[in-house]
Amino acid sequence: MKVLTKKTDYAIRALLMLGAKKGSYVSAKSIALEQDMPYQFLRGVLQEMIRHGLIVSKEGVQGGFMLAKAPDEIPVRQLIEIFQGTVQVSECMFRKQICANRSRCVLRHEIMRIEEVVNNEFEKVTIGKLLRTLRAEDNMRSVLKDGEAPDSQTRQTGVMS
Amino acid sequence: MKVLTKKTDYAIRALLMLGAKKGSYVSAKSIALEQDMPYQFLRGVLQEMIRHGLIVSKEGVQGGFMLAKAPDEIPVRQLIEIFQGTVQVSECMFRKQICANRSRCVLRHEIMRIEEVVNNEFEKVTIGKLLRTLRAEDNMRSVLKDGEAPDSQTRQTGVMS
DNA sequence: TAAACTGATACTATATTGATATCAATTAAG
DNA sequence: CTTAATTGATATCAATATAGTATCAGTTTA
Ligand code: FES
Ligand code: FES
Repeated sequence: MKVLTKKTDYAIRALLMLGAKKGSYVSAKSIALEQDMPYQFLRGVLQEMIRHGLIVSKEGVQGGFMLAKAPDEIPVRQLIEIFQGTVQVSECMFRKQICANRSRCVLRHEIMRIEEVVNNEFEKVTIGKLLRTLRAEDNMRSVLKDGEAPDSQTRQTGVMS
Repeated sequence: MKVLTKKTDYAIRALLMLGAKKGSYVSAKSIALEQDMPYQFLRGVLQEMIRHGLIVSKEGVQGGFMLAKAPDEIPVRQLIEIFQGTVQVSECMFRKQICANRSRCVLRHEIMRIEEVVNNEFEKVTIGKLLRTLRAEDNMRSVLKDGEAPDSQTRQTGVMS
């Protein structure tokens, strides 16, 4: 059971990059390179996010993408919904004889409850939250390469070595 | 995002039938007919459950399948695990530069926590529990067709008509 | 006007899920 | 002791979903 598909995965990571370099346009190419994603595939993902109003773009030289809203207003939940559709149980179980009374079907009830729990949880995890934690944990070196570089005392952990 | 695949779906419903007619062998054919499942596909599912010790079988005429353990000891969680594999995040996000320190990766942490919640919930939903509720709600007519028929006062709701 | 970009879309490949088909072995019943 | 009902074990196929590639037109800046 795969929770996140590649599209959602790429979407989150792309958004994190945009969130890290807020205010400037970041090209699909640079994201693809830095995050090792297939370029055209990523472009499709980005366009989908434009359609959903999460990001905006600028064409032409020096063009690229930028967040359209505050990172805290982009829950992972929404990305899952966009790229994987809303969580749904196996259609309708017991459709034949066993469960004749739909509104009261136990399993259906149970699963919808669980669905809700999951959705609530993913709603709480936003790009902003991830961004903050990543910053706090100082794993942002590559993303920040230029921009607001965390002046020295940064490489003490030496993770990339 | 599909929570339950057909295999899990069929498995649950087959087990409910076995649970309803406990003590006697129920053939794959009768399950397939009554529950409207593809016969051979169902057989595959049943064999898988035998391998996992959930049910036992008897070959030959009047053969079939029977629960190998108490319904309360069969959590839906286990069925999901058998037929859909353990819940797993999209491999490992941020595998490249962003998240260099795996053990501390935020999103990973969040998702594993959510996974746990889901697993706990599905652990609590057992075949026994479903069975009881179904019984209580008197939606068992078709399953109980013969066997422990709930003497009269049963068809008042007239669902199958 | 050329190069660096996005918009839009069509296409291909791979993996997963769902379903079917076949044949040998076993068992109960007549 | 033969036949029909049944499971065991596999092999194959079809349908769908996911992942990835390619192409070309339009836009913008230098
Ligand atoms: S799950 Fe659909 S009626 Fe029970
Ligand atoms: S998800 Fe794998 S290291 Fe962060």
